[in-house]
This record gives sequence, structure tokens and C-alpha cells, in this order.
Amino acid sequence: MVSNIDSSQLSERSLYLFKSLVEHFIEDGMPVGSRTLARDSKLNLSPATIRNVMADLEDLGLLDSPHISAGRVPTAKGYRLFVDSLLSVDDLNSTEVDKIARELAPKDDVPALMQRASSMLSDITRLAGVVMLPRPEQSRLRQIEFVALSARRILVILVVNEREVQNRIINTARDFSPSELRQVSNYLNEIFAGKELNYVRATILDELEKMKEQVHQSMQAAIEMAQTAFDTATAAEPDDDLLFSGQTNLMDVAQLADIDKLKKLFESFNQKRDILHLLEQAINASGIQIFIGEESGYDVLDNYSVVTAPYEVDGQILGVLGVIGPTRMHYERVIPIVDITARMLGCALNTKE
Amino acid sequence: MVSNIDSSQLSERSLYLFKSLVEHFIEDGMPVGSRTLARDSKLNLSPATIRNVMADLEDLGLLDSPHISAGRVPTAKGYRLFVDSLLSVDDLNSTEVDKIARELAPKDDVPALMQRASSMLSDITRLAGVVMLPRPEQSRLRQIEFVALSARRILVILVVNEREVQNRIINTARDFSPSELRQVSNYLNEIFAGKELNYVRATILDELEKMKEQVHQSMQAAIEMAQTAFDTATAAEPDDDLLFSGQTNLMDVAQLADIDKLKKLFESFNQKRDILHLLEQAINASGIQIFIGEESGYDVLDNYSVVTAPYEVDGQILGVLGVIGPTRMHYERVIPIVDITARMLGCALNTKE
DNA sequence: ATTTTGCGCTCCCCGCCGGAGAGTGCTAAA
DNA sequence: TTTAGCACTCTCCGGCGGGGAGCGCAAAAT
Repeated sequence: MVSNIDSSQLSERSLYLFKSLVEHFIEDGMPVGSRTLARDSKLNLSPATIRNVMADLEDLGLLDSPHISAGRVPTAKGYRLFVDSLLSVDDLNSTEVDKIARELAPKDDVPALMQRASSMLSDITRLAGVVMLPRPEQSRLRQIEFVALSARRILVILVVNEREVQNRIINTARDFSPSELRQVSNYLNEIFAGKELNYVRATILDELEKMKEQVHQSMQAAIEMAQTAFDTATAAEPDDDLLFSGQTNLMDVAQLADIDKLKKLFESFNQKRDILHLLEQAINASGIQIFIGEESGYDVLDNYSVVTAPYEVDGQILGVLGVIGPTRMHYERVIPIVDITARMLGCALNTKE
Repeated sequence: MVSNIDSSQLSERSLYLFKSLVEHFIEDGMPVGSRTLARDSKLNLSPATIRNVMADLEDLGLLDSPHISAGRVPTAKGYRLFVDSLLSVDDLNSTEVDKIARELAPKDDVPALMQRASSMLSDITRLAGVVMLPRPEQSRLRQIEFVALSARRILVILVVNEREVQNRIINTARDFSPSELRQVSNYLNEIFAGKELNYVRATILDELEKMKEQVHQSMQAAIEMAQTAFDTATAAEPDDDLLFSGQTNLMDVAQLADIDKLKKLFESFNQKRDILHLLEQAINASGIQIFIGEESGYDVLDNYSVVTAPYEVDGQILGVLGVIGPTRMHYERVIPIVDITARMLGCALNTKE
């Protein structure tokens, strides 16, 4: 990757002009020329001077011109500098904060809350919102129960992390009576409650042999049953961990030529893989993270940026949420929105305890 | 609505020409002129003759011309005639039938099966697929169970229709012991098992008073608990009953000017309301149903058609599935695909019992 | 040394023109 | 009833030209 530019390498004036160029371009999407910049900036410089500055900025790789006699446009590197060093972040007005708070009031279950967070992000930014659901690695088993549907069909209920409930229906090799089932669930709850799902699963697999010798005959069946249940449980919903919304907002901005690009982007929303990988990168770097255009490494994101923030409860990061839009988005607005949404989502998850 | 045309009102020849015009237009999307039609049809007629015929067809409202010196294009009414009387439906080749059968093999739970049906429809047609989940009106309560999460937080599990499981967490006014809960669930199962959810709900509401007098004190609590549970239960997931897929396929065909229309269509996919209403119309007319362009009454569907078929188990219709694409889709291919998918989905749901 | 002025040059955009092509409708002849 | 002929209407380029925006460079000004 080409070295990024540090704001200290540039004169005050260059930075100021660069900043207003970027702002101008974000505002109306047209390449910005020296004349416009001269008029709008309060520096009272002639267009010629500004042309010189712009030429320098272009040499540094911060600007680009679509063709020789058009104005300049920021490059990904340019946006990077802008976002890292030049951006003055808006304060959100209180109506918006209120709206976010209201939407994220903890009224129902976790998936619904996540869904609301996502659609709120897209509503308020008029871009696409995305929320990564809490990763299953952080799932702790709280309780396991069995309900007999018929003699050999058993409904397994896993209560995970206080709020989430998972169901599986399994078929058993032999009959179980209700009291037997109760016994089994008591046993399993005793040894596994509070443990991580993956740990539970691993334990069941690894120590199956050992346990077989120690425990009562019917407990063997319990172990096997649990194994079946968890096999499906932890492998479940591997593709249902991203919630998108407002994709259609991206169709507004799209200049017609981009429709093909946009289609690819939508497809990668559906496959979820790329976006998921991207968000996983953001999960560790705590705080707002911004991926600009091609620098994300996914070429479907050419000309698109992703603003992400992890959300956490009790200092533990549970997942990531964010906004996807054109590189020329209003970062100064989007950033605080993503930031505060992540915080409030954390709160909502917390108070729901 | 303007009266539709019956095929008996037209001469053999007109019908033949009309049919090849529609086929031609479906093939390459360009208005079809008299010359082309004269060349392609085996009738050995001069373009002039064909022009006369086309003029008649236009008078009948079956054709339209974008402008005076362009060829002709079918109207919605034209497609209607084509689909109702002229269409020769393809036999699916066995590879495709196999593919459908394989995809719909009953390997896992109902929602996943539905999801696969939807994406299969879109994959195989290269259009958008949609599946309506079984409507809750047809839900019969099979079993109800309670699991104590803590003293006053209770997990309610409703087993519906043999396969579906719904969970709610409710907070109670007072503590319940596990044995009490067992008692309550036994009581509720006894009176409500096998009944329709809506009936259950109505009964609980209407006869709450009456029961209060008759039944034991703790049963009162049971009723109230059940009420809380069902209140949320039947109202639940009103927006999660349609599964779309392959929306992006529609971006291929879209001529650039249509991008705005397409956006509106996508938005109505998200809101689900209109499409849901449309599919509900299809649920009663058993068999394939086709909505062409504006005749559906929803103007987001201008220039789009919807091919639907209800799927059923034991002669009872559970829901509807279908394909959404441009009016100029290959009906002769789409129709049998939708048809067979609906059948096979019915089978899959049946054998899963 | 920096900034400005002046100037020539390069593009894009838009409207215009004109011809080619496709297609129509009408009328008159077969 | 069908066809041939013909005038007419549109669309779709491609080319042309002017206007406008913008650039770079060099020379003059500060």
C-alpha cells in the first residue's frame, strides 16, 4: 500500500484548500475547479495560485482529475487524509439523538432490536445500514430443556445469554419418558449451565468416552442427545448474522453507469461473506473504523465507504454495526450517528439484562 | 377494467401473428416491425398485409407502439391473451426437475426449506423469487410448555403445526414453582391442544370471565399467563412472512431509465405489504395465477409480472410462492417451474411429518 | 519567492444538421 | 383480400461548432 499522507507534511493553506475541496465535492459530486474554490474559500487567492496548490496535491496522490480539463476529485488516499486529520465532526441535534434513543428502547427481543438498529441507521443516514449479530463464540448456555413432542421426537430448547432462545427438534433412538427427560436436563444444566456453547460442544465431543464409563446408563443417552442438539445448534444460522437495511437508498445516488457496480454490491450483501469479513476486521480495533473505497481490499466496495463501530456491553465487544455509502458521503454526520448508535445499542442490550 | 379479448374473436392468422410477435418481443425486447414478422413467420405474407393485421390488433388494445414509426409491443392486455390462450408451455427437462427435487429434499426445518425454495426459484429462472410462509390462520396449537428462567421470568414455548416452534419470554406478577408451571401447562394443553391459534386467543379473551368462576385459583393465573403469551404470539412476525431472493437478477434486464421504477419495486419488496396483498389474492384461486403489469393494481408492478402458485399439503393450501420478473419474461419456462416447485414444496412439507 | 495575469490549449457538453434505417398508413393496383 | 408503391414520421448516429470550464505554463507584478 502506498504511504499515507500525514497532515504535518502539508502547509496550513494546502490543507485548508484540500479540505474545502473535499467538502465541496461531497456536497454536489462534481469535480471541483480552481475557480470555484477561489470563490468559496475566504483566502482571496487567485484561481492560478489555487491551481498550483492543486497540482501539488495531485502529485501527492490526494486528488485526481477525471480528464485534463475537468476539476479535481479526491482519491481514496485523499479521503483518508480528510477523515483522519481534517474532519470536524458535527454534534448531532437532540431530535436525532432522541430518535435513536427511542428506536433502541429495549422493548423486545435481541434480533428485533438489532433489526431496528439497522433500519434506523439507514433511515437516518439515507444510506445502507448493517448490523452484525453477536458472534456465537460469545454465547453462554444458560439453560437447556427438553419437551417431548411424541415418544421419539424431542424438542430441545437452549436458552443462551439470558435472552436468546434456540430450538431444535431431534429424533431419538429410543423412547424417553417425561420424567426421564427432566432428569437428563437437570443433569446437563448442572454441568453445562453458564459455559460457552463452543466449550460445551467441545467437551461433549472430547470427553464423551470418559463420561461413558462414569455415568449412569441413562446419562449416556443424555450425552448423546445433547451432542445431537449442539451439533446443529452451534453450526446453525451461519449466514444469518448480518442484518442489512436501506440498500435501496444507494440507488438514488448511483449514476447510471454504476448500475453494474451496484448490482455487484447488492450481490455481496446477499452473500454476506465479504462484508462479514470486513466487519470482522473492525471488531478488534475498538472505536470508529472507516474503510474507504478500494482500500478495503474488496473491489465490490470500489467507490463505497463503510463506517463501523463495535458495540459492547460491560466493556466486552459483542459485534459491529455500520453504514455503507458512497465514498462521497457526509462523514461528519455519519460518524457520530454510527458512534452513538453503537453506544445506545450497547446500553439497550445491557438494561435488558 | 377493459374487457379482455377472447381468442375466438380473432382469426387464426391474426392469432398466429400475434403470438409470434409476442414471442419475438420477449426474446429480444425490441419493438417488432412488420418486416421482421413477415420474414420470421412461415406465412409468406408481405409486410403490408401484416401491417394491416397489426393495426387491427392495436385497435383491439393488444399492441402498442412506442412512437409512430417504431414496431409494436404487447400491452398488458396482449400479454393476458397470450398467456391465457396462446402459450405453449415447455416441458421441463429432467435435469431441472432433478435440481428442484434435490434442493427441496426435506433435510431441515420449515423456514430453511422455504428459504431454499425461494432462492431456487430465483436461481433457476434468473428472476426474483418469493415465498409466502404458511399463514398463521392455519396454525394449530399442538403443545404449550413453560420453562422457568427465573422466579418471575417464564419462557413460553408454543409448538404449532407439528414443526414450528415459537418462543416468548413473559414476566409474571408473582412467582411460579416448576411444579405449578407443569400443572398449568397440563391444564392448557388439555383444553387447547389441536385448536387453531386464533380460536385459542379468542376463547381466552371472550371466556376469561366465565372461566374465572369455575376454575381453581391457580388456573386463573394460568389463563392470564396464556393470554399474555398468545397476545404476542399471534401478533408476532407480521413482517416476516415473505421470503424474497434474487432481487438483483432484476437489475440485469432493467434498461437504465427504469432504475427509478426498480428502486420503487425493491422498496415494496422491503415493505412487503403490496406483494403480500397480491399473493393473498392468489391463495384462493387454486392453481397457477399470473398478474401482468399494471393489471395487478399496484403501480410499482408496472412492467413487471408475477407468476404464482399455491402450495398445499393434504389438499389444504398453506401458502403461495412465485416469481417476479419483467412482463416480457419467458412465461413458457417460468410457469412450469413455479408449478412444479409448488408441488414439490408441498411434498417436502408432507413427508417431513 | 510568491502570487497574479495572460494566454493558449484541451476537454466536455449541448444543440444542430443531415442522412440512414426502420416502420407506418394510405391508396391504388393486382 | 393481398400486394406494391409511396410519402411520411421517428429514432439513431456521426459530425460539426460554439460555449464553458479548467488546466498549465511563462512572464509580469508584488
